[in-house]
Amino acid sequence: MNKGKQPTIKEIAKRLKISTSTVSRALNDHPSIGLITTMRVKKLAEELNYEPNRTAIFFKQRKTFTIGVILPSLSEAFFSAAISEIENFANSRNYTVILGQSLDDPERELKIINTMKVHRVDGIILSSAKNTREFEYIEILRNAGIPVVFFDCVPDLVQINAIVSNLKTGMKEAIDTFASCGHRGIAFINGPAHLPASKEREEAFIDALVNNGIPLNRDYIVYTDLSEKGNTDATLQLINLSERPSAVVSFNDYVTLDAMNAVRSKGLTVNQDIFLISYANYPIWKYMENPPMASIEQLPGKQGALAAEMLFELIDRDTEENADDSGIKQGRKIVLESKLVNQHV
Amino acid sequence: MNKGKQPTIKEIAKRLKISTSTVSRALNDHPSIGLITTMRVKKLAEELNYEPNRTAIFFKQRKTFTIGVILPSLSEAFFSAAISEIENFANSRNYTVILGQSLDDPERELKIINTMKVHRVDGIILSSAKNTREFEYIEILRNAGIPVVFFDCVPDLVQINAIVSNLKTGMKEAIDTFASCGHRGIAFINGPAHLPASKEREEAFIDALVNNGIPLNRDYIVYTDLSEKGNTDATLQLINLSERPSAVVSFNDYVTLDAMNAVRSKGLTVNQDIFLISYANYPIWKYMENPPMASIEQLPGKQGALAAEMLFELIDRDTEENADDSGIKQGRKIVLESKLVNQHV
DNA sequence: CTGTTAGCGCCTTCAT
DNA sequence: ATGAAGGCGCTAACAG
Repeated sequence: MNKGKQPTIKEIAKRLKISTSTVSRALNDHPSIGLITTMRVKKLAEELNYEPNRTAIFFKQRKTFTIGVILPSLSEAFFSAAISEIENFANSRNYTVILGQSLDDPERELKIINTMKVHRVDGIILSSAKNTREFEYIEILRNAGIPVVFFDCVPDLVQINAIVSNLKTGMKEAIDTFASCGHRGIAFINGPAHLPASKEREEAFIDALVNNGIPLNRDYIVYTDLSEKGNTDATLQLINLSERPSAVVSFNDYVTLDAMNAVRSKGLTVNQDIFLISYANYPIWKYMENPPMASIEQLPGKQGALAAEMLFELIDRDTEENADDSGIKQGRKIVLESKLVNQHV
Repeated sequence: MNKGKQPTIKEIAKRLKISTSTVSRALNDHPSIGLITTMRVKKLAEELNYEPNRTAIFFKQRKTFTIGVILPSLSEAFFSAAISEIENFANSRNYTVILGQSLDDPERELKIINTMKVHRVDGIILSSAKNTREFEYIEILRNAGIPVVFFDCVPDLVQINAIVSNLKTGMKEAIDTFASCGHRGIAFINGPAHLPASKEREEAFIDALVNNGIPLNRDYIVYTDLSEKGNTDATLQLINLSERPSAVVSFNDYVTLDAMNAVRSKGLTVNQDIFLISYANYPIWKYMENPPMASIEQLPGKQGALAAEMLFELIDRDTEENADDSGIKQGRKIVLESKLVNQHV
């Protein structure tokens, strides 16, 4: 009937023969408004099916009650787990989440960030694209006054807020496990060398080997750009060595999937000729006949929740417009331990 | 430095000693503004790093240039493919996409719809939660003047816009394939009986059997609520029959995943004791040693693109506020064929 | 071609 | 306890 004609406080004011300010205050439970007036206003609002026009409020308050979440991929199990927790947290604060997927493309990532900036999101949670090397957008967002919290893929910079995973603990557990099963030929398929996450993994790998008294063989560390071909090539590189390793840690479960195909293509058998452990728990394993030995869990849900919590602290601080916007609010990092999870024994 | 103080057209107007309307028009390439003025305005805007305050524009124009997309799950391959195409389409129109996942929970779904309504999205693309039986939200959105396009999981109603998949073509191909391989014991694991998608599949299943001269065995049609347990139980029901079927079509690839585990748990071998075909192509198959025989592709990307196209037509029509908002714009449906895709032979 | 004016819906001083 | 008035940033009649 009344097509699209949403009632406004003006309408309510007119009908009740009072002023719009009174209506506004009544609706917001302002203490200075009489109980009877407040009730009358609320009753009519209910009847008319009144709903405040948020766009007007956003405009007025310079806030959108919206946060942006930018991830390389929405479909990876790791990220969907993080998304769920972020959404839960945001919803509890009556915030809406805008999602964006960079597909690991820096250009796309920048475009998404600009869109979010234009839409005036109140804050951003960001897992950077794997291929991003330039982080000008940090400056852009800082200028726009939009707080950012990184997680998972975090640029190697000091002045940023982030939830970071301690990749070393998990790696140590993985190598210890392999060693205690008698493996001596332990190899590592690492990700792109420029990633902080790769550097940290590699350090941990070497440390753990030393710790177990296993000499480091440089040929046992190979790299992939995380593409299917890269993963396959890296695996074949290991398989084709004269002294083929019997155990392999890889950058993540997706690398392992391709590695398993490569292993099979060479007539070898997983969990017999070669044992595998990788980062990030990928639930599809339970449907595989011959899954990897274990995964190193990185608690994406927890990381997401922590990132959201940190972001809202920053947003709240901004809102309270504390005069001291000096350096205090920059550069906090929370570290989470990674942990080995058995899949198969 | 100038922390947060975004320049406005007012600022530009003042500096250039012209009126704000001129600035506004110049910025929007209004033809009636002199070339020189336009240039001067644009130059200064550039220098000041001016960016229009969208929240003000949204407010003024009663539009948010935002569409909502609500799906049961963001991580299912089917939906992520659809999302990508929807995003592409929306971006080309300078629209932002707000994603929401219902997790097949009607309550969550309703909440998301309300959030989107409050945020005044200009339109919604919706794949309904599997468990939703009440569609009051259609009325709510209609009253709010927000156009909706359904796809994938479409309520069985006349007055809605939707992209629907013709599930029959794929089913026919699947049964034909089984039959031509000599299978006579062909069973079907269907989804919840209340879903239109289940009814259509079942009809097609029966038709296709008849067509191949295979008598229908009622025991060969079982149902699952799509939970892991439901899928497993349904599969075991078939396996435990005195005359175990040799071929099974199932509701979708996720059902098949659980079915495969059930098959193995009984000591049977996929692609030997039992052959499988299911709806929706799930890319992880390529990592399985023993994937199902085939999948029935439903072209999620194409469905998404078509849904977006249809939605924008509705949005544009609303904007042009054609007086004849009679029934014309209600109830259009576009049908897409489903198609068998060989996985393994 | 350009300026003036008004207003979108809401909130918020400042009066009363 | 309530009203009147002004303004957020931008657009769009309506004048010149």
